[in-house]
Amino acid sequence: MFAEIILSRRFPKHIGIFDYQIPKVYAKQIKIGQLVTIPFRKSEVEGIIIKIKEQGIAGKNIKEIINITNPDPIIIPNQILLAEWMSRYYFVSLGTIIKMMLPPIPKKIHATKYQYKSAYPPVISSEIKDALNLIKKQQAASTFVQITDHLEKEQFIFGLINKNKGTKLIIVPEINQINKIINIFPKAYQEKIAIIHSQLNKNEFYKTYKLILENKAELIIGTKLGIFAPFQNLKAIIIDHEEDDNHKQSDQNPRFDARTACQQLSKIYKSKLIYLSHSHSVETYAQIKNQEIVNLQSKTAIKRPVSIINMRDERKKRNYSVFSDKLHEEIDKAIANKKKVFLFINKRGSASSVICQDCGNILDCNQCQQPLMYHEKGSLLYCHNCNSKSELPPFCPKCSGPNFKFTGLGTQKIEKEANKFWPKQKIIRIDKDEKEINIPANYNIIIGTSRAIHVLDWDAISLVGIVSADTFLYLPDFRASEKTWHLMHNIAYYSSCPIIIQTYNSEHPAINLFKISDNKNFYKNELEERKSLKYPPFSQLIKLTYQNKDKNECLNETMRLLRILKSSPCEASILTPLIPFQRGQWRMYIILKCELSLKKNLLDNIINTVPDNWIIDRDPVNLL
DNA sequence: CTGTGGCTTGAT
DNA sequence: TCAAGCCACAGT
Repeated sequence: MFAEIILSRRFPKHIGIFDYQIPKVYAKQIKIGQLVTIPFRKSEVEGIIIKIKEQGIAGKNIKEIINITNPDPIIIPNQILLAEWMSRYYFVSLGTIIKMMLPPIPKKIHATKYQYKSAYPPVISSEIKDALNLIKKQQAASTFVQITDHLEKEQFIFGLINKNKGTKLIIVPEINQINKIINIFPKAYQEKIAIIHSQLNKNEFYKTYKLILENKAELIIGTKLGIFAPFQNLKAIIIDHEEDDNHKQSDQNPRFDARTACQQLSKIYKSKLIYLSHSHSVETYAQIKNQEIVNLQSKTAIKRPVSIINMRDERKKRNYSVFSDKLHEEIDKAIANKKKVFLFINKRGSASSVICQDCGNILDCNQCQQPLMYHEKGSLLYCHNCNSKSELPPFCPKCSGPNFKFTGLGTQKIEKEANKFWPKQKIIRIDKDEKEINIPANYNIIIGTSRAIHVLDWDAISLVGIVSADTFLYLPDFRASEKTWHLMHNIAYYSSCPIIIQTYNSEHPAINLFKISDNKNFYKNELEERKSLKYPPFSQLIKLTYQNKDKNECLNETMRLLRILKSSPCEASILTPLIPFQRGQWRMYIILKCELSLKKNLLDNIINTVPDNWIIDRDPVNLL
């Protein structure tokens, strides 16, 4: 007797399943899904039994299973189905996926008893009740729900979880979103909630995993890692903040998108799939058929006045400040009324570039040739591309001129300007530069990047100023417009106060259509543009990355593969020149654009020409 | 991908 | 003499 075994370990994409002999003593005890210890090269490792068969593969010296690590199966057949799909779709080995699924097994397993109390009676509005009934009636596997604010979402999730029997799964884009959802439920119910994310320690992860495996969790809340759990009786999958790119794992294999994986999960477990968002992603929206969208539009949702300020007009009026007259006035008013103001800017530092006033030279990174960012703190120049930092030179390296001009906006620049105008107010700044975030309660103005959006005490804020809505629009990415759209909706979702948007692109659809809440036309425009340029959802993209310490080697290898791919049925292109990457590495990217109709086996043939030392990212969320 | 063995280099 | 760093290699 032989067994097919997946090792819980990362392997190159073409190595998946290994054959081992089952010793006679174990013949009757071996089961699918069991964890066993096996000899592998010169060491002992753990693996999962996925098949039992009469014959092992020929021509190999097949070794024997050492022992059964755990007699009860630890992986269920549905998890194997998900792993097999993911392995095929994302071109990664099964071992890499099993490694993510499996809890690290603690040496001492101590049983924990869980006690349950009765559920809390739900209190929800009639609009939400209607929406829940509508969703129940819908035949389609997927439902799309548009949420206006966080109060509305809390009611909706509460109602949905309470009304449906069986196991429910909620996937959120970030760990700190998990607590926000747990707090919707009363203490008694919280004991039936299992939590999964990457920060759990071994014991916590193992406990949670067992709880789900034994069907003792009614609700599972987790980040993208949550999809790998051994669900029993899974009835509904909810993807919260569906538009958020954090649902995609981009930094290591498997580079999977939890949204795509959830579609597969819902097929495997025959469960309902619900997309929740304040502004659906364009690609998800493309799946929505008219009768399927559920727009809550409850009476409780708060309408926030939105004003758009064209900064070109301000410049014409000779207002060269970072604040428009209107924003300045409103901040004055808020301060007079002892109210708090949030100023949003999506860039760190104080200036986007440093220009020599004598020769016009823009200071750039001597490694990457990218413009350097100036950070007020310590007068340092940062390269946001390769993370190098240097001191601001006293003279221009080109013409030795001593006069620098700082242009562009950043959080530090806004902070400096705000301090100039409102010197008596307490002004604080939140951005990625700060490791720990402690917000004092007595501030007047808070300045922050998107990092701040999630940690802010929104109830205290009475005015939001988006100092520049344009930072995303200039990104060389076909999703630039969409990212701007989501950003503004995200701010609107949390806030319940007036929003002032400053922009040089007041006619841009992402800004213009946001103000008048014309969702239909935004998606229509965006989809038309994607269609004409053959971008997703009208094509599929695969990003290939090559890294090497040698600049020429990096370029040569990229060109070699590009030539091969040019003769494939996909469109292969290079978007950027060589980019210096961390620790002296050089990087290049090839973007493959494929027809949706491309057959899987043809795609496999193409990917087989990509060597193992390339990074393969299917459906990338960022092109760079 | 990743742990291993073999080889080189540099510090003790 | 040994640790550390680099490289090539192969997995049932």
